[in-house]
Amino acid sequence: MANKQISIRDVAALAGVSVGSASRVINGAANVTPQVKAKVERAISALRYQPNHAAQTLRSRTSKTIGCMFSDVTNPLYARAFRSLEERLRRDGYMLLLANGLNDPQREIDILRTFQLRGMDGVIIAPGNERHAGVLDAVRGLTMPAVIYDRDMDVDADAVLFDHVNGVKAAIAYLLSLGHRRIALALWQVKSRPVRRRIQGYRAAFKEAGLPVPDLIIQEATPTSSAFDDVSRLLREADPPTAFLVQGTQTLTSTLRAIGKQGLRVPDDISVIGIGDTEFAQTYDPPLTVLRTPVDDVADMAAELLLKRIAERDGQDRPAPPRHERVAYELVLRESCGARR
Amino acid sequence: MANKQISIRDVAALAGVSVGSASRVINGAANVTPQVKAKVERAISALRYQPNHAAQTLRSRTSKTIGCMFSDVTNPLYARAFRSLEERLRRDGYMLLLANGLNDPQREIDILRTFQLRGMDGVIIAPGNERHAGVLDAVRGLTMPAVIYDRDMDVDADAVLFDHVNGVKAAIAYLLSLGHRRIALALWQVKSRPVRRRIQGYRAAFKEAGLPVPDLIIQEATPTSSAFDDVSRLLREADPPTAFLVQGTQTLTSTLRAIGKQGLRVPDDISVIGIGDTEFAQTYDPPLTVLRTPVDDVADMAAELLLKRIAERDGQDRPAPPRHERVAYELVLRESCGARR
DNA sequence: TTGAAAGCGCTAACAC
DNA sequence: GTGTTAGCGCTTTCAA
Repeated sequence: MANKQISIRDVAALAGVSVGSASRVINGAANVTPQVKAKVERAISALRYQPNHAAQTLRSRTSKTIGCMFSDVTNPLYARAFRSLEERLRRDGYMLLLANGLNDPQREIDILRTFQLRGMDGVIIAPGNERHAGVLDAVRGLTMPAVIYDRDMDVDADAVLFDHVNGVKAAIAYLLSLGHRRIALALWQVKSRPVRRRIQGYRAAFKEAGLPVPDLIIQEATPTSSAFDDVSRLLREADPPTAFLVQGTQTLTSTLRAIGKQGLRVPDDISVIGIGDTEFAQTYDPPLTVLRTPVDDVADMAAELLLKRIAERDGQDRPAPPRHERVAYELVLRESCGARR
Repeated sequence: MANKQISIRDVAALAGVSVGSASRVINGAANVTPQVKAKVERAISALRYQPNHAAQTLRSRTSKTIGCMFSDVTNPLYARAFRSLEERLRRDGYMLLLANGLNDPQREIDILRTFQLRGMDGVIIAPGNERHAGVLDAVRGLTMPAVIYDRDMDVDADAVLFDHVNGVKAAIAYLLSLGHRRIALALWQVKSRPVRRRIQGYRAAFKEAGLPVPDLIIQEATPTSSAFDDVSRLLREADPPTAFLVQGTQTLTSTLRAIGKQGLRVPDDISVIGIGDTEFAQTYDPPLTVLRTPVDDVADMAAELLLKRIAERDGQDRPAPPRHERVAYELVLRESCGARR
């Protein structure tokens, strides 16, 4: 609890130089003589001087802060994305403001407004409500560089996108090649890009194989509710699925449990592919074949895009057009798929 | 990309009042006539005025920002804690700066310094290196209210603490009551409070029962490495454990897999209790008995403690002594424990 | 290269 | 209840 904050003036006074010189040393400006530099640095450490961030921000118009909005860090995929982002952005001296949108449009709008209000240097956002007019307006109202994280939004901003369509197509094609036709797709109810695109890929895979698209898409009510019941019901029907492509850890767990409870075995009776690779998928018995979604790579790209934009911001006559980076899934073959019996 | 930022002066001018009045309206001060209030509000929306956060912070000396440092949000327990914190603190208008310490002392020190530098209104922190002199100094150097999240640190700050000792004691007592004596405890290598306290509880449980403490504590090298090998080895020894108390989702998964590979069954051959309740534990077959760690409650308490401190900060002659809140585990009985055969 | 000085936009103290 | 004004601490011209 310091009595009074030590300001740059105190530093300048003790060092016997002007405030301007002190500032130059602090900001590592080029034109400073070694003597002045040494004196100022001595004063800084003697006084334990700490620059006031708010004043720096006010004056320099950069806060060295990036706003991140994901639907929910509790989702391990977003947690990992956040960690990767932090890792990269830290190196350039940025701190991250994190906010969970929780798929609530009003909340997302509030968060975006707050990012704007607080003068973030940039934002990386994955709004759950990408088609919502208010959310779109809020995103368009952003005056700092933004990177859209795996969302289809009609805005003038950079984006990083998973190639869900081709990923899912590859998985379905693989299952088709094993003789499966009754292939179920288990997703969340939330209608954001990943879900829409995966459905698109699912349909396309059958169509391209000249096969009818089965009516086997399961969409849970919420990300947290269990797919257990839906899967159980499906398995008891006349013409049950022989293979499942399943999104998310929780949906996957529920699905596997439902399969087990029906007395069915993986991969002998039912083939299963998970979307997203996890410790769980790797250590399950049998180890699960998955579509790996390279979250870290995508997060890195998002950070790079943003950093580039921030760097370009000054001294550009016209901003460069939006950049969109696409990243492919990877089908990791393990032991949860077999030929149709 | 506004040409020029609209300032409170523009608002005041358009409303035909002074900047002071405009400021009062913006900050919801009491002494403003409805007429003035209306005029200012009209001007604000006409100009789409947005107050400059840096200037507000500089002047008012509050940033409405809370710093959070956890070891890793990738750990679902911390992710949930973060979400609860955000939920509560949002209501009071705070945004959260999140940083992962990753159990690296230097990194933790840097983060704490940054929080200090950036003038957080408060911090909630769980340093991985609670005994590290540098980290301790950094925490002591904090001039804003702080809440320590489940760490034993010799600092003058509020804290929220899980009662690991009694929780683990209860679980071991339960297993002892089922006739088990060879009870293994699987933990992480990291030597932070939760691990230390759990070991303490484990030992105490045996001592209080008048039994020798078995040499059955497994500590993995890192949180991400697998306990699979250690558990497998233990199970092949002459006098193998008949029960496991296991921390964390990943360690738990590995342990269960190792048990399965040895041809042993839960709960018939081996009893298992997890620490921390998860979807996985609930949906596993059989559903797992767990020690529930009420993360949300603890996070809520942390937020309340912090908010209280912040409120007290002004107008207190002497600060109130540190408050420490303790929260008990809860033993949730499911189907993974049986009598020793 | 350095110093002096002008604000960045706002709040809070004070005067009216 | 409202207006005036002095800074908060810093960066950034501009002169020297």
